[in-house]
Amino acid sequence: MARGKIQIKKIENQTNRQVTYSKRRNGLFKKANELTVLCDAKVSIIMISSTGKLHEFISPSITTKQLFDLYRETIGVDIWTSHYEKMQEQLRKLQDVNRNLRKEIRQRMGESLNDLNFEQLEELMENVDNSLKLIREKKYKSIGNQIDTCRKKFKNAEEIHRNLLLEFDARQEDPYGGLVEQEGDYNSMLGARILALRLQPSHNHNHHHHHHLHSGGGSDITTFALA
Amino acid sequence: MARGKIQIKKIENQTNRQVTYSKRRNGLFKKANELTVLCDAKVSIIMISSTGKLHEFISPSITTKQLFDLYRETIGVDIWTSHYEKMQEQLRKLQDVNRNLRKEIRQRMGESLNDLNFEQLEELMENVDNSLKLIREKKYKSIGNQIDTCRKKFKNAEEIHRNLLLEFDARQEDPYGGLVEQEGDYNSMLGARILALRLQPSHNHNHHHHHHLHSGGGSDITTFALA
DNA sequence: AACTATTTATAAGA
DNA sequence: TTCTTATAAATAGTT
Repeated sequence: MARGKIQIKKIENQTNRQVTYSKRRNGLFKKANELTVLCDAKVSIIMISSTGKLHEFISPSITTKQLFDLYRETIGVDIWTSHYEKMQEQLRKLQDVNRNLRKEIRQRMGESLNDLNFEQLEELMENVDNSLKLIREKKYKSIGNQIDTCRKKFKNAEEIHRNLLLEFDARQEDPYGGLVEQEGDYNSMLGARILALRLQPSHNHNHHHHHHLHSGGGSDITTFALA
Repeated sequence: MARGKIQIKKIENQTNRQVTYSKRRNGLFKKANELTVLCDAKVSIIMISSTGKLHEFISPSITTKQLFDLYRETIGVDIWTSHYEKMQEQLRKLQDVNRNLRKEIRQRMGESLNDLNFEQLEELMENVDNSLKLIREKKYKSIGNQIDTCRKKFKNAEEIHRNLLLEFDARQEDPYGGLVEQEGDYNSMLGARILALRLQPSHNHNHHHHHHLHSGGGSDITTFALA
C-alpha cells in the first residue's frame, strides 16, 4: 500500500513475512481499538503467527473468556456444547450409577429393603447366603495357611531346641574340650544358636519379628523370638 | 480518515455509530484476511456491536474452537481451566468412587477377596452374616404379612360363602317368593355375590387378579378368583 | 526503527 | 445500504 502495490498471497521471504506480520498486527489491533471506542463494541482478536507466536487483542470492557462464552451461547451451541455437555451428561450418569451401587450395597447390608417384594427379598437372601459361604470358605483357607505356617515354625523351633540340647550335652560330657573360659564358651554357644537361627530356610516371612539377644551378666534372661 | 479527521471517542449518534461499525468491521475483516494470507497466520476475531449483534472472522485454515483451545493452552490456563478441569477432576473422583463401590460389592459377593487379610476377611464375614440375618428377618416379616393377608382373604371368602348358603337355603324354603324365572333368579344371585366381592374393604392389593365370571348354560362352572 | 511514496481505508455527503 | 470522493491512515520497500 505504499511504494508499490502488492499481491495478497503468502510472502515467501521469512524475514519480510515476519516484519509484515508485526506491522499489520499492530495496524489491526489499532483498528480494533478504534472500533471498540468509536462504536462501543466488544472485540476479541486472537492470532497465531506462522512461527507459532500467539497475540491477542481484547476490548477493555470485557475478558476473552466472557466474550468467548457469549460467542458459544450465540453461535457455538453445536460446536462446543457437544464436548462440554457430553461431560455433564457423563457426570450425571456416573452419579446415577453410583447411587444405584450404593443402594445395592445398602440392600446387601440389610437396609433399604422396603422397596423389594418377596421374590426379590428371597433372591437377595440366597445371593448373600452364597456370598457368605464363599467368604467363609476363603477364611478357612486363610486359617489353613496360618496353621501351616505355624506348624513349620514350630518344627523349626523344635529342631533348634534339639540341636541346642545335643550341643549342651556334648559340652557337659567334655567340659574342658573347648575354650577354657566360661563366658567365652557361653558366647560361642550363643553364636552357634544365632547361626542356627539365621541358617533356617526362610519360609513365608509375612511378619518380621526382631531377635532380642540380651547377653549380659548371669542373671540376664536371654530371649529370642522366632522369625 | 477522510473528509476530515475524527476524534477516537464514542460516536453518540446511534445511526452514525451503526454505519461506522459496519464499515470498519468490513475493513478489519479485510485486513485480517490479508494478514492471514500474506503472513500465513491464523486469526480469530469475535465482535459484538453495541446493539448486541455478533460477528466473527476466522482464518480458513482453522476453526474458532480450535484456535480458542490453543489460546487456552497457551494463555488461559488459569482463566478457563478452573471450570473445565474441575469438571474433569469431579469425573475422575466419581469414577474412583464407582470403582470402590463395585469392589465392595464384589467382595460382599465373595469375589476379589485376595487382597484382604485375615482380620478383614473375618470382619467382612461377620458383616455379611449380620446383613443376612437382617434380610432373613425382613423376609419372615414379609411372609408374616402374606399369611395375614391370606388369612383375611380366607375369612372374607368364608363369609361370602356362608352368606351365599344362607341366601340359597332361604330361597329353597320359599321357592316362589322371588322372581319366577329360574335363570333370572340365578343371575341375581350371582349379582349379589359380585357386589359382596366388590364391597370388601381393600387390603394390600399388591397382586391384582382378574375376576373370571362364566355365566352361561346350567352345565357351565362359575368360577372366580379372590381379589 | 525511521522514512516516505503510494496505496488503502473511510468520513461525510448524496 | 451503496456509491462517491476528499482526505486521513496504513504500509511496502528502502535506508
